[in-house]
Parts: sequence; C-alpha cells; structure tokens
Amino acid sequence: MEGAELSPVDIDPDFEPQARPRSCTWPLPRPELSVVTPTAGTPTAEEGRAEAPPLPNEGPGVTPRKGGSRRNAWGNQSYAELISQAIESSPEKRLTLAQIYDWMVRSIPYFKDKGDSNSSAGWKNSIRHNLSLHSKFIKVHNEATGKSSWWMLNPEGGKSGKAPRRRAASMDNSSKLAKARNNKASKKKAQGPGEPPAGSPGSQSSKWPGSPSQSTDDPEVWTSFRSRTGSNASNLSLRLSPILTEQDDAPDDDLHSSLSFSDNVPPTVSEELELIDGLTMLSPGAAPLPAPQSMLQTPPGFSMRPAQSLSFGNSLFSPISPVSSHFPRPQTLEALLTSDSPPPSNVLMSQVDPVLGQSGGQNLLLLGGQNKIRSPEHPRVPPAPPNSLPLLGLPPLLSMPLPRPHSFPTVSERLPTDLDIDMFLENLECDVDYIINNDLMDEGGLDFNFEPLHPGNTPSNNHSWLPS
DNA sequence: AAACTTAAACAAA
DNA sequence: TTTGTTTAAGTTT
Repeated sequence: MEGAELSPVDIDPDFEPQARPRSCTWPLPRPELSVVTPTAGTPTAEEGRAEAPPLPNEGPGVTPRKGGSRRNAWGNQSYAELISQAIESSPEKRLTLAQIYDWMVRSIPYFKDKGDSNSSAGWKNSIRHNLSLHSKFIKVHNEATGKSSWWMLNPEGGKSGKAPRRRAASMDNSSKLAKARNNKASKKKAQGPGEPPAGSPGSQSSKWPGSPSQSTDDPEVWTSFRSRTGSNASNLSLRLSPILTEQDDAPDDDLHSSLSFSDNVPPTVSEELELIDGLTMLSPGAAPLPAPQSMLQTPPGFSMRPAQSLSFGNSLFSPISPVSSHFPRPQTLEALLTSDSPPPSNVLMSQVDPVLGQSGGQNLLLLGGQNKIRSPEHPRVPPAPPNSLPLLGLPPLLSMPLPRPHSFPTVSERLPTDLDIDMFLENLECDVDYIINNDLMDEGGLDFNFEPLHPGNTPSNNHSWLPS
C-alpha cells in the first residue's frame, strides 16, 4: 500500500507556517531535520517488540500536495495516515495506543520533542480521536495483562470512512463496522433514568469493535457481547491469536470473509443483544484473567481456569479443560489444571475463535440467564444468518433440558467436521452440569426437574454423579 | 460538503 | 492517569 519508502515527512525547505488563522500554536515551526532515529531508548516498546521498525513513513506519496505548503505542522499527512503508517510499520501490524504515540515521537520529527506529557496532550488526544473515529482502525483486545488494546488497520479497508452516526438504510461493511463501535455512544449523555435520548441511537446495545477477523462479520452480532460497562464480559472480545497474527501478512481477508455473517441482522437482534448484553454482566465466565489467583474465587464450573494461559491462551475456549463426558464433573482444581490435553487444532480454534467466542459466551449467558436471572421473555437466540458459522448458539450443548424456545440441530449436524468444537462443547456441557448441580441445585432455590424431559435416553441416566 | 484538526466532556479501567 | 468514545467547532479543499 502506501508504505512505500518515504522519508519521514519530508521537510520542505520552503516550509513556513503560512497563514493559518488557526488559533493553534505551532511550537515547532521548523522541525529539525533529524532523521527519524529509533530512539535507542524507548524501552517502553511493550513486549519487547520494541525493535520498532525504524521508519516507516510516508513521503512524497500519500496525499501529494500541490503547493509546497504542508497541511500540518508535520507534513501533509493526516493523523489517520500517520496512524496507519505506524501500525503498518509494526511487524505484527498492530500497536497499542502508547506504541502509536511512541512511533510518532520517534518517527515524525515534529513530534520528537513532544513526547512528554506536557506537550503531548493535544496531539495525543487527536490520535485517540482518530482511532475511535475512523472505521479504518479497529481495536482488538490485547491479551497481555494490563495492556491497552491493539489497534489495527481494518482489513476491510474501512477506509477513511467515518463512523456513521446512526443506522442507515444501507451501509457498506466498513460503515457497519464503524457503526458497531458507534452504538456505544448512546448512553452517554442525556440519560435521564427513564428517558432514552430521543432520536439518538441510544436504545441500541453497546457494541464492541471488531477483530481482524471480523472483517465482514456483522458487528451487530457478536460485537454486542461486550458489556456496556466494560465488565469482564468484554474479555470475550476477540483476541488476536498468534497464528492469526502470523498469517497477518497473508491476505486473510477472504478467509475471514468466508466465515462471516451475513449482513442482515433481524431487528430483533438488537433487542436480543440488549438482553444478552445485560446478562453478560452476570456471567462470571469468559474472563481470560491473567491473574490465576483470582480464579480461585470464581465458581468452579466456569471456565476461568489458570491453565488457559498456558498452551492456548489465545483461544477463547480452549481454556476449558477437556474433561470428557465420562467425567462430567471437574473434580478439583488440581484436576483441572492437570488435565491438559490440548485440542488438536488450536489453529482452527484460533481462527474462528471470535465467532465461537461469541457463541460460547452467549451460551453461558443463556444458561445463566434463563435459569437464574431474568428472561421473562426468554431471550431468543438471534437467528443465525445463512452463512454464519456457528453463531449457532450452541444451546444444544447443554445436555440438560433447559427450557428453550427453540430446538436446534445437533452439534454434529452443524459442525460435522469440527471435532474441536465438539470437544469444546462437551467440556462446556460438563461444566454446566457441574454448575447446575453445585451452584444451583445445592442452593435449593431452583426447582429443576430433568427426568420428565429425558425419557431415558440420557447418556448418563443414572445420574450417579449427582450430589446426593 | 467532506475531510481534517483541535478541544473537551465523559466513562471505564 | 490512561485509554476510548463522542460531540462540537473551526479550517481547508
């Protein structure tokens, strides 16, 4: 693309702050011609990826300006372009906000002396603003502890496309993506407890931005699983699997596209998501917690298992210990930690993980939601769009006959070839049972009656594992 | 009018 | 505080 070999912002000799009524001050009328030095220091370069590619940069290319005048103090590039360059210059095509800042300071002469907090407020604000505003940038959850999100270029282009303010009759993909991230806006201002901002997209559920593989996925669908409040549930958000990252170079757009959802999302989905969104916050699972200790506090049945950070910390579901259906209940934490036969194809899992992730999360939600929380109107599983992979709301994986509005095809029907998924489902199933038995039934507060619904074809009909 | 930059209010972590 | 999201206003093309 653009990144040809461009000098960091060519400094043209004639450069002069030419009339720019703008109130803004130009601290550095004439940027030192210093060549972008990788700033030996910059240890900040997170995760050692520091070896920042010295200088990317644009040059003559992008936005050739006719006159010798430059549009901005640093050249003719817009913030968006600079950010794009920064991201592209990174080996993995992704950077955290801090890294972007760092790149700016190191690569663009104009910002060289503006790295300190004092002089940086303004442009950093603009950077952030641009990242959020343009659909060409997508935010990806950063697995690393305490790290901010990765920012990547929207594989789909997203172009300079601006995020549409509201739902339009027809949106192109990038717009939709943008929209997805947009919908979060709503609840900000003007929220009188009971008055949804009229005319604003307010009533929509919050969305979370896509993943690199989200390209054509309908953000509406799985984007919405991000908790409005940014609770743990937001960790369901996709993570960049190492594998995917590596393939990043390859045109994986198509690949992802093939996994994508259709563009149509039934109107009800939004509402649906609202509900789920709410439930999400109630779900203790789905939080790839970096700190193992914290997991000890979580209900044993849920997927927060320390082990996940080991071999497949990048797959949203892999964390669940492969407990076979013969061992319905995780015996002990130790057991969980030791039973670690990794799924055969972590690769595949990683690739679809965003989608599966949503499904899985949703499932847990449905489980919890329907049985212990609300759902007076029994949340419907959003009808999976035709070519959608498994949004398939894995409901079927719940071996126990929870009251469900729909009946779904069996897992094997839908995923005839994906053993990993089956395995995963099995695991989940076990967890669910365990939860039901230990966390719910023991409470005595719920009145489950499984038998009637299982006329005897239950795999483990004797329920010998049930706590007596 | 669209694309940008700059500011700033706010929220979440 | 930092990171993100939005809204708003002023400029430039």
